[in-house]
Amino acid sequence: MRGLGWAPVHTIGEVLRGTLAGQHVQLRGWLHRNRASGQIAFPQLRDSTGVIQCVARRDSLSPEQFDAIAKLLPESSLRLQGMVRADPRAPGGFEVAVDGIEVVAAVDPARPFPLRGDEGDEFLLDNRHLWLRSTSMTAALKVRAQVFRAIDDFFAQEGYYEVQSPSFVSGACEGGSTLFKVEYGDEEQKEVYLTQSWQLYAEAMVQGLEHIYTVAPSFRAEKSRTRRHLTEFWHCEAEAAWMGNDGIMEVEERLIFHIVDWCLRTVAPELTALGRDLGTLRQVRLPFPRYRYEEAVELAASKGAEISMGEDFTYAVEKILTGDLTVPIFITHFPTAIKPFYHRPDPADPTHVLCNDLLAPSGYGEIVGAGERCVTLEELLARMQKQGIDPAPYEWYLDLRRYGAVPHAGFGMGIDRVVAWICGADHIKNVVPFPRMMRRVYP
RNA sequence: GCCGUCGUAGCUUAGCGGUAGAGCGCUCGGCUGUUAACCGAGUGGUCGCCGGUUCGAAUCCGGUCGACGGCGCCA
Repeated sequence: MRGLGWAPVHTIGEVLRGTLAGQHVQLRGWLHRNRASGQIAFPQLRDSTGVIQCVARRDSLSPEQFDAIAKLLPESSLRLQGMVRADPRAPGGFEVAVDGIEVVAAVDPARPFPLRGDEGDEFLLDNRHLWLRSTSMTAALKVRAQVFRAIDDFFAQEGYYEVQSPSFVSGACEGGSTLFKVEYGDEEQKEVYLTQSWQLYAEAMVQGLEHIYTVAPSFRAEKSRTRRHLTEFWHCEAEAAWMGNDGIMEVEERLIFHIVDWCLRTVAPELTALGRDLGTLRQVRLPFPRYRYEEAVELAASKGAEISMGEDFTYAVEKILTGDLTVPIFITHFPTAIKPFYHRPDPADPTHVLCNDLLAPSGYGEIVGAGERCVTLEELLARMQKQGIDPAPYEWYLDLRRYGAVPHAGFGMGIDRVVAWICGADHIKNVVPFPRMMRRVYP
């Protein structure tokens, strides 16, 4: 550049912070928008930290360089350098007066970048690989990254071991119709399934490590077409020995609080950019309200929901129950009949199980499902028999009860749903880079 | 699986029985401070597919495929 070499590389975020005013910097990124007239051009440059307006004048560049920048199409990559200066006319308050550019890869005018942001859902999903560079997607993915980091930070602090469980599983553990079958190529084991939960494996590992967690994908073949379902979702699951339903609820709410607090401290600008009201999010405080199943049914009914005792909560009821809330709520002690076999019946009232669901506010749905597990072999077999489940494939699971099983509890949290709630997203797919849904596996 | 809505240029869409229109994009030209820049010209569509009704179908009817949204179920 004018024989002086390139200036030191900086990020756009650093420039927008204002401390570089008056300095000569090099920026690298993608052309976000471009406006040009015969003598002056305003290329907006984007990198992972932000977007900044640059000013290119014909008299500050060689004719070749000016023409190159003036004709460059959006999403071309380039590096440029120039003087940083404050200017009230620039969006963001700072701009770069360009004195040198190098086009890295120019977009072909025969195939201009197809996205601007006002396209329809289908088109944006078909072009997901390109839409991911939009400011809204990158903001959501930055929040998502911090949620994952907060989870690891929380469990490290709590002394939990991270453990990995298999994704290929042999048995249908709950609701066989929602399992994905996979060809497995062995004569004796031709078919296996993709995991829906690590839980049964966790119950084995917890007898050795006592406090464990995992962050892994789970798969559900439900034909769900809703704003909160994916066929492949990220599951944060934890299991703890010597812990009951009350104890695990405290872990759940502290985890959720930690995640929210962490996000408020690390990605507040991104949340604001996504339109999230931070004041509402700041209202998340411990402890979360707890309702026994019957109380929750009555509360929902008093708000006008149609539900009768003994029924499970439908989404329509959940929406009424949580629509006017700003914090998550627990529902505990569900009727035994409507919960899976591994939940432990309450010794004080065996018609209910020691379990809890955590519902996110504003209709984001159930974000955590949890409970205390059956401890004795007799209890477990009785529950399986009552639900018509063949114990044969669960022999190893039953074994766990034969060798010193201790009281234990665990939970599964839908990370994508948590991110969707924190971001205030309209749809869970808006916070997942390549969402997998029943009718969408491309790109 | 069920219910709903929708498939017209690269995108967003108008037209809803009589030879297919616009905005954006892209190309060319103009413009020395633009903010979804502007001005002028150009480019671009066998109206998802199959069949039926009709003198005539993007338009009406039947089917089919696809997409999106919602429900049941779940995290």
